Amino acid sequence: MISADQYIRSWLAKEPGAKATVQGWVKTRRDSKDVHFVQINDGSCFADMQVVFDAGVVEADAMAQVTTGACVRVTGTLVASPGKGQAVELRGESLEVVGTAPAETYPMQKKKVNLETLREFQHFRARSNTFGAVFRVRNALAFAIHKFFQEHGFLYVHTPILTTSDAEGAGAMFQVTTLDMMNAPRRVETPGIDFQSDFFGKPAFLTVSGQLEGEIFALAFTNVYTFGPTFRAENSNTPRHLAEFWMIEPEMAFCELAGNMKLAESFLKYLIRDIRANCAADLEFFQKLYEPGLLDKLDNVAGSEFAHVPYTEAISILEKSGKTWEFPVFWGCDLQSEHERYLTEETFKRPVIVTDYPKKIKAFYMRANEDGRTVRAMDVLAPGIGEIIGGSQREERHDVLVERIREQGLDEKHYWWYLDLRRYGSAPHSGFGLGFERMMMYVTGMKNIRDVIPFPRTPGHAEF
RNA sequence: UCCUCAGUAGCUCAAUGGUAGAGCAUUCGGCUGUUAACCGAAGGGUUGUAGGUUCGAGUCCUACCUGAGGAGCCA
Repeated sequence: MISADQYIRSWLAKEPGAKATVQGWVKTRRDSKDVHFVQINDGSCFADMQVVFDAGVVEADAMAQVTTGACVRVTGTLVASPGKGQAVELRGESLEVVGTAPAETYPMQKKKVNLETLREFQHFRARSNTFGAVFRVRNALAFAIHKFFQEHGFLYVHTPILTTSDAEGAGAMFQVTTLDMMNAPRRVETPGIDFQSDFFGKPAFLTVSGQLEGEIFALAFTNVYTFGPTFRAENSNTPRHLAEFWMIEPEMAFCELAGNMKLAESFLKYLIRDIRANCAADLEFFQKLYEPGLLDKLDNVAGSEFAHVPYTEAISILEKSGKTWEFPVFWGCDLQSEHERYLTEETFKRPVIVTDYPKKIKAFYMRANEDGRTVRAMDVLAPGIGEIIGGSQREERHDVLVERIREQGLDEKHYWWYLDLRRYGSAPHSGFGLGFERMMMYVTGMKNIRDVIPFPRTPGHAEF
């Protein structure tokens, strides 16, 4: 194992004169009569190490194996670079080809390759400029999320991935079973499979949200958050949906909607400021190749107050806009993509928090307002991506919650422990969910969610 | 799931219904420090699959496969 001070990132920050050994993968090689230039990347930073070999230092057979994708180890001396593009370079004294990458069959070329094509080579795409930058930012963003919550006194709780609660109501679920599907036991009285002999004695699924379990912990530890994988079996084929994705869900006791909104805003700003400070080279690359104006967009979000608008007011803004909508606007309608985009991109030109939605279009657990027709929900809409955060104040009153469960045609028996939380030591509490990959798309400018997760799972795709 | 568009060399892309091409990569040769180097030459194709129209189909038609975009669902 190499130590942190042996990364290319570290060598590039050193003064000329040091002896250095660099290990990594070859991006490209350029030859002239008397000298070879080999660019090596080890993933530690966007920049490559340029290694210069005088002709004859390395045997021709070995140099011939230094092709795009090959793994090499080089020892030499750091020198000031006479060329443009790098302050220091490595004057190569010896080279070892650790692993060859025969160029006749290696699928990557040193020039541009489509993101769609790279998706077919997920085992190699991490070596490209784009995905190197993506996954360094992903790492920094995940770390920043933990830093934010830990600095604010939140407890990190691991909510379960396997669940036997089929009543979470957030979309289609993947079922998990150990039964032999070709020979599953049947029920006696009614048609269907007898899950009593399944692993958990009942049907089990992959979680679609950690929120309900998060509430259990919030009503014991006050401020908590989850950050883990989430699964949706929806047949969604869009650049914004995955079957397996990561979600962040804070939950706070003694917190009403206003506090929830305040946290969401300071959270997003913290994340942006953090990666602006820690991923400068990668973000500049994204601005150059994927989203002109990316850095200004991020600075604008980090520096401006989010707009707040109640749903009812948002509807009247949309009605007065003079635009013709594909989906009609009326009080009670769900906001469509076109409506969300108009609000955040044209009306406010910055992130907008829409609050107090009609109770009919929101989940049963959201706290009812005094007007009898809206609930304390909030959606954070961001320019260019739409809804990035969805959250609410939770209904903490037992009787009201029971009524809401019945109203929506749900069976209160399934929610016995959730109702118990309101029966014993209930407290006002709030929380929200942030799709980690949605946030990644927003800060990198990548336009397809499949390109901001290491191994995307979508309908029909679970390779690697 | 619905709608639209696309599929040509390992990769990136050309080609009025009339002989399938270029750049990169590969092989060979050249070049005094390059920056996805440059210069010269060579090899590389069942044009996604199966049918159909036509004297003739990469090009037009049908079905299917694959991918992407838009919509819905949502994070």
